[in-house]
Amino acid sequence: MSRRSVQNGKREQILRAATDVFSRREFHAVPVEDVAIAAGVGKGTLYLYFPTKEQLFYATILEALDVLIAELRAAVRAHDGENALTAFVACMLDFFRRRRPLAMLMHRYEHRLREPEGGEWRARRVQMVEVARALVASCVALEPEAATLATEMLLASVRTAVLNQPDGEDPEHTAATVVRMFLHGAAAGRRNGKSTRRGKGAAHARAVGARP
Amino acid sequence: MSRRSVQNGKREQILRAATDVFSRREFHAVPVEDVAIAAGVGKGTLYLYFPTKEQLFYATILEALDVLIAELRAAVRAHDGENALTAFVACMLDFFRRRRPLAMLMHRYEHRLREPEGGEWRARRVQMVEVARALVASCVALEPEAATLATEMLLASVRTAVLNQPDGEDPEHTAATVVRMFLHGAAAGRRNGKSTRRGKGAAHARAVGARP
DNA sequence: GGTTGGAGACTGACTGGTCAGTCATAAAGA
DNA sequence: TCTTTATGACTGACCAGTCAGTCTCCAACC
Repeated sequence: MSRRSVQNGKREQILRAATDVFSRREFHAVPVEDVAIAAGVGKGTLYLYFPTKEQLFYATILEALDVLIAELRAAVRAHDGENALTAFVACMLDFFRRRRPLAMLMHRYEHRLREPEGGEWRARRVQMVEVARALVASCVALEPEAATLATEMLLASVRTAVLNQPDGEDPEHTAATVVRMFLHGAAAGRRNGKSTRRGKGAAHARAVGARP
Repeated sequence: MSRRSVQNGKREQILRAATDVFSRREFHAVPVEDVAIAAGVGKGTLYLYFPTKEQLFYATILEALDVLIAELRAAVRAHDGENALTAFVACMLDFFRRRRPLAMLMHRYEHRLREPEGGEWRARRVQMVEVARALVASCVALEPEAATLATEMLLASVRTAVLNQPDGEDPEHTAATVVRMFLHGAAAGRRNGKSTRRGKGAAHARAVGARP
């Protein structure tokens, strides 16, 4: 099964197609054949690479998350303090901006994080949260539990930003806004002190806040 | 169809069962008959009250949201400024604490807010956001776009809190923490200035932050 | 009081259709 | 030739929605 097919990249081809199709329609509403067609292979071929529809589905998420976590760790390594936190958020925004279907996929199936089948996914989320928690702790002096709480709040904001960022937005810039707001409160979301620079302010609102 | 059945409250009985069943399993993985069994009626009966499975599903969400919006407006009316904002958040927390399955349901199908079929749901969310936005604007002087962004950030935090609040937690207390953190930043999440009161701090972390 | 007839609420077996996963066969490569 | 990879027709299971028939209630009549 492995040698030739791996060379052909058929597995990746199938994963990409699956991400795309599952991100648009509910798992149970997607016939396996539709994924096969999107991947440009026969239905039977799909079962050569993944034992079940379910495992194909989770492979799309888990393999992508492994890449994300590696990128996050690399991004964070080069900074410290508030800069590292901003780099973390910017990395997330950038990663998902380059992978819209993946972002939609993870949004659509987010509830599986709370279900038994989502164990592997949950484990990866824990790794990611741990990276974030360490950064938060290095920025704000908080007791452990309070730091966990604060981290979840930050990640909730990042999630909102990821789901709403338009193509043209600069991740660094949005990240800076999110982090500033997180650390210093809503009022501090303004550019500096009193008034927001016109263009940028509007761009932020589009980037992070408004539903499309 | 109406007289006897309305008296028997069979419609509400079906809605409650549907909320319960759909909150636990994926829409397409739930046979209509399972909802009927949970409601203690025959499958055919279900189709006397709701024309399709899909419409039954949306009825559970829409009718509940109408109640929530009414409660929110009432809760807010009695306060102003930061107190009103806290009352809003506390009302949300309380509403969903009394309706766990509904909270899980809305979490599971949240992605439908972005899809065409979710139009009615989206419209109700807009109403709710508008209430929140007005409160945020009354607490922090922000330009309209920035206020929208800030409101979405607050609602993201509330969402996290709703999904993680344990049974015993006091909504007012959690709400105060969320609002304080939102307005004044992560560092202000601490009880007052420097150190958190032990017990309460831990309770908050459990309430709002940690995944179960 | 007791009986009867009919309206409408209720039911679940049935139908037409769909789908996950299999496997016999074909094609490609060594 | 022989092995590996690919395919899609096929099978058994499942399900949304229907509809012919049952049951319950009540009003009208004896």
